[in-house]
Amino acid sequence: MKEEIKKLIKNALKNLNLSQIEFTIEHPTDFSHGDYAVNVAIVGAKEAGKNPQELASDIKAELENNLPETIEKVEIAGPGFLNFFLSKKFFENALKRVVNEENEYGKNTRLKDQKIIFEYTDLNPFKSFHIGHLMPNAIGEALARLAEANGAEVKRANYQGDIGLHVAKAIWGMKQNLSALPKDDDSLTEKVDFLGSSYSFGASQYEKDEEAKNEIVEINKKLFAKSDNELNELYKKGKEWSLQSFEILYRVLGTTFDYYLFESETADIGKKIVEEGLEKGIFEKSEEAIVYKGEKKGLHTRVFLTSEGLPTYEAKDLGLARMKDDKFDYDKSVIITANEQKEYFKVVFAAMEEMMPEIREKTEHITFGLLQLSSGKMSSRLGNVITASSLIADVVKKVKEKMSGRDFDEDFKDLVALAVTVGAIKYSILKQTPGKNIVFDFEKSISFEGDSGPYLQYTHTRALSVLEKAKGLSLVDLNVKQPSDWQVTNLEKILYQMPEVIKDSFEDRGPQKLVKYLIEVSAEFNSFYGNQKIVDENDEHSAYRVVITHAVATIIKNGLYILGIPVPSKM
RNA sequence: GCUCCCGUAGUUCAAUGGAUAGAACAGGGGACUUCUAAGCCUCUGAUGUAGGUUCGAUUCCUGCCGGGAGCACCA
Repeated sequence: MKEEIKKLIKNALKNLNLSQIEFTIEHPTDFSHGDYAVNVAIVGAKEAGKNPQELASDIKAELENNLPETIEKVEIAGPGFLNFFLSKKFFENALKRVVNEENEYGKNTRLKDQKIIFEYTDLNPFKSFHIGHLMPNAIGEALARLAEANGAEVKRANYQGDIGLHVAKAIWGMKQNLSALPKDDDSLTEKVDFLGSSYSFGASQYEKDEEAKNEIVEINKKLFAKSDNELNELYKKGKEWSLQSFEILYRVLGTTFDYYLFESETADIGKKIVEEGLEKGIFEKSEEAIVYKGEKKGLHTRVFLTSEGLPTYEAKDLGLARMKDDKFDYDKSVIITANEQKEYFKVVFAAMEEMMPEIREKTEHITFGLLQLSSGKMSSRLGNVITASSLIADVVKKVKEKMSGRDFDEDFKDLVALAVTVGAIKYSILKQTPGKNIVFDFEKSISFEGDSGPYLQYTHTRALSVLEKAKGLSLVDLNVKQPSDWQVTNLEKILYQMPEVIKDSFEDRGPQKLVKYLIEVSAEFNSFYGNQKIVDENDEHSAYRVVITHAVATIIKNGLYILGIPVPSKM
């Protein structure tokens, strides 16, 4: 529709010999200003040598020569906006479209030849999966699904730091407490807790105790060389436990990765790239380390190979880029990390630009904000973390209390409680612009009311329940015609916008746009629901209201899916 | 010190340079007891500060104030 209006205006401008004017089309915030507002007369006033009102009425006259049946009228308002009001016919067709497309509604094929790889979550084995990691997972998954909804072929990659000093710290910690090493048949929770405390002990001793530090550095070298069997054994166990526990959470959160990439694999490739670059003069030797001088591009210097000859994270990231390109010949690679790595990536990209410009060109870095506890900074190094699984358990408990009145059997209740929990947590992350910090407070951040995930889920189940009732009374006819005396509702005035939202939400890398849209649809529906009885045998408008309800359910369901939020059938 | 990000109701968040700055929570008031009250209706309440650009600035530019992050062998 937007395109159609654009065309109409361009035609009108052409007839007025003003075709060079640029303009924007948007939805006014207030329905009284119509369904689409165009600023062409304001922007073009100067060029046309007329005041905005005059120009607006000229354009309006031009438009009215040839108005399609989807547009009811055009009005001039405010400082010279042209407001387009869509016709009842348009809304009837739009509703039909939702109902016909069902699960496909909202999607498009704009990116159908695009292959995009998303890298997110990036957990480090041996460290815990804490609530901070929920951010990249929620955002990355939503962006990946948005890309799919725009027609792209998507792969999901998880890049994990399975080698390096942090691992050595954890292994050192494990060694100090071998008697407590969990056995194979111990629970995964015990194993993971053991790793967590080993890591934080190792990390703290590394800073406090010179001797421990030396031992850890030594372990790090041996791990790289795989030269010590005892260490290799501990490493193998620890890594396996970590990955197992992560996998359980991915499943709960709804992410399935296509690639698991490890630093232990990218290290050699990265090192080779840096060595090549050194010969070409792109990297330089400085104090025995190999560095990239970012200063030549207004950035700072970073070390790519240590004086010991070991590749740093920087070098590994170069190796990773090449590796991803080899695995999946992508058109775009999107990396999602914390915003504290913004400057870091600028330097890595600058080096990449010189070493492999074709890859740099198709790589994009998106950041998410820090999740800070109201009680202070959280770090697995200090051990004061809230793990993702403990948060989930706490929220599940709260949800179940809320569900105590429901007459569901226990298994189903568990299922629903988990879905609502994941919905509440993910929503609290997705509702805001990625990149900004979140101050996390359990009571305030996890909400079940109002602007929340459960509100959307609840609205959906409520719509289903209305449809259920309608079905019982045989009042469901999805092909029913719009009643002749039908007054178009506010709800219908937003239902048709979903495809535009899906497009914008991905283009702007902003899942919060889709979130906001779904909230608007839900709020309008709840209002609609409260205003009148939807299903009413004695009301000839009832059948049409049922179709609208069906469309609402479809939109929320599809929208939640794209956000990566589960959709319970009852709650 | 240098670089980057952020300052919006009491609180947590929205707002491609557009019309009267939206929600939610908290607080005040209310309705129905009918399809799920995790709901609905209603009221109160905000752009850190000083300039600039613009027909129009929360949005762009500059200074100041306040908060956060990054800046050499960690990831």
